[in-house]
Amino acid sequence: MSANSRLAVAAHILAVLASHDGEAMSSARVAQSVNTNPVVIRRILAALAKKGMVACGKGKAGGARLLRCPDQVTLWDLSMALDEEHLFAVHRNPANPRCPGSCGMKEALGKAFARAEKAAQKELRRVTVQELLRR
Amino acid sequence: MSANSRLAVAAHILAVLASHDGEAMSSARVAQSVNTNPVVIRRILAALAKKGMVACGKGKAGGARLLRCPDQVTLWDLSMALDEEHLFAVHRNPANPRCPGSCGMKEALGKAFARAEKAAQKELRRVTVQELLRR
DNA sequence: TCCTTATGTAACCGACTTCATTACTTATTA
DNA sequence: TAATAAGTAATGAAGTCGGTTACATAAGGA
Repeated sequence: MSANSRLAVAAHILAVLASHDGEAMSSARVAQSVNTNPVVIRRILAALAKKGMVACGKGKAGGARLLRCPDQVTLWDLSMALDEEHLFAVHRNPANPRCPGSCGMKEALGKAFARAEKAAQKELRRVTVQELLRR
Repeated sequence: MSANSRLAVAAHILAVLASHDGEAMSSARVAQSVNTNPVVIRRILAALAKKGMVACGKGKAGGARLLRCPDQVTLWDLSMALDEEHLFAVHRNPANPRCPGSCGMKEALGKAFARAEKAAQKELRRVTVQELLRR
């Protein structure tokens, strides 16, 4: 399957909140901007709130508010907050005991994948919500 | 969803072929080593054959044979051969025309994702089948 | 207090992927 | 010609993804 777009939506949400500068916004309003359903927004906001990135208030004068400086939140932070999956996967079929190399192979593969993932994360860490807004 | 494991299986297949040094191996034998179904192996071999990495012969004395030096095939080569998906995805909801920033946002996000992906690819390019075997 | 607004969730849906498996055709060769 | 093996279509179970409805709960304002 193609990768999910939750990280992108999360970034979009924070950018919208940031561009409204402290003002609380309802999930409905954000949803309009992202062009999706309010529940989709709330689900992601819930994850971000758990990490203290946003505060969500109920009732009138409720809505979501950004708690961090937009130039201090990176795509990597968001990825972590969302518990994103690994980018690569080693097949989890049990190593064939009759194939002595296969066990070590899978370990080596796992390490290589971990390195690739780290390299990607490093790039994500260089991009802040603020920078996304500047375009 | 968790990422697919085809790249890992492809690497495993090539490692098995390489470790049998030019000898042709049936999909059934490879499948035993990888602990999966022969058809799964054949599907991946088909993609690799299309790129000239392996040759697959039918009938008796058929089977798959490695056509490249194992130290000249990288994980990135395999990823390309398998037409692997993008690691990150921007939400494809149409940008809301009433939200002037959202269009540029998505473009900036796409560029950031492309950079992260490239960084990961660069790491994959550093790992050859040969190296996986050495463990 | 009551009504409006807004979040927090659970539940469900349709579309899709992933991997495994069966079944069958085609090609090769001993 | 019989055995072997690839190529490939079709199917199925399990899981993900984004969207949607529905409803309980909380917070203000009139």
